[in-house]
Amino acid sequence: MKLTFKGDYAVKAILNLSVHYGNSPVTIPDLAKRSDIPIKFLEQILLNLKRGGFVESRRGKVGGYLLAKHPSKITVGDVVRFIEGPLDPIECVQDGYKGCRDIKKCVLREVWLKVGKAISHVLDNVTFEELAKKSKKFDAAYVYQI
Amino acid sequence: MKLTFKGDYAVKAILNLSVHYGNSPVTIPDLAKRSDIPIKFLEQILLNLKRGGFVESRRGKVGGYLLAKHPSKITVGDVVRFIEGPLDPIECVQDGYKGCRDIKKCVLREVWLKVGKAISHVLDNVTFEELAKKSKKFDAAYVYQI
DNA sequence: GATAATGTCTATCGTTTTGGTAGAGTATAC
DNA sequence: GTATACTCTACCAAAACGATAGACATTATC
Repeated sequence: MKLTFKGDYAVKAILNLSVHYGNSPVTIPDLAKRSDIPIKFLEQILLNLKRGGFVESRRGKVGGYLLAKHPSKITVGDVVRFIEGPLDPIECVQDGYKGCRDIKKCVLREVWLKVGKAISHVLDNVTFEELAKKSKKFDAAYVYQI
Repeated sequence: MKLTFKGDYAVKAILNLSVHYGNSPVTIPDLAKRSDIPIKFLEQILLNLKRGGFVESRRGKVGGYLLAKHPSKITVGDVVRFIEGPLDPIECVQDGYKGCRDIKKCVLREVWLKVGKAISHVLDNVTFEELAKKSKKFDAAYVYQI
């Protein structure tokens, strides 16, 4: 029932880009440093997120990454699903699954289905706009605290 | 966000033993056949479940496995947690976690915390008593259907 | 048009986890 | 005493995980 580092990093990267939405592109090293992610690993993840339509990139000097959509249009569920696959805890809940005998008699399937829905319900209702706002508030609070 | 086969098999085994609660012990081959699990793999899982206090065993002829407690006293959450570890999607939500910078400022931690709670809420509220009852009903329905 | 700073792409790699299998040993009912 | 169970330890192949390496392409700026 675990998220991989890849998924974790992807979400962190999108959050960072959300915080910088509207500004100039953010470079990979910057992004990596801010979220404590190995540069070359993040590079791959960003490339992947680009293919998924989550981010855009600018090459050359003054290049870097940008969010491809407004942060309010991206949920954590979108990103996690794209990187990790379906949010269900087991394959048998998917439509047309054939790998299990007596699927109609399986009372456990209902349980796993519920779990999948519970996870989706949480992750599909958190947008990066909210998260970015909260994150900015946190940072502001820290400044005054010092 | 996936359950392993081990966890899947463990839950299936406990369900089967729940259905047979009150009767004579069920042998490993029987259990394996009914849930379509490799015998030697199930063997290990049962041994593990025994150490966890979920099942008891009888050796020798007329031996086999029995549930150690009443099915109403075991939830799916208990079994999954024992086999797979914490239900949280990421380690950072656990108390005293030290592997992350700025944990207090992390807005994502709250999200993962919610996910963990959502999963727990589902799995901790399903007992094997309910599941066994439903399962028996299913089987009865099938008999009449033919 | 050279150069420095950026992203792009493919390959590789060591470690851990997963999903088993093998086989020798021990207890018990009959 | 033997057949039928569970017990225990070791081993193993394949896949996933978490990166790392390095050659290449693009672009802004001087």
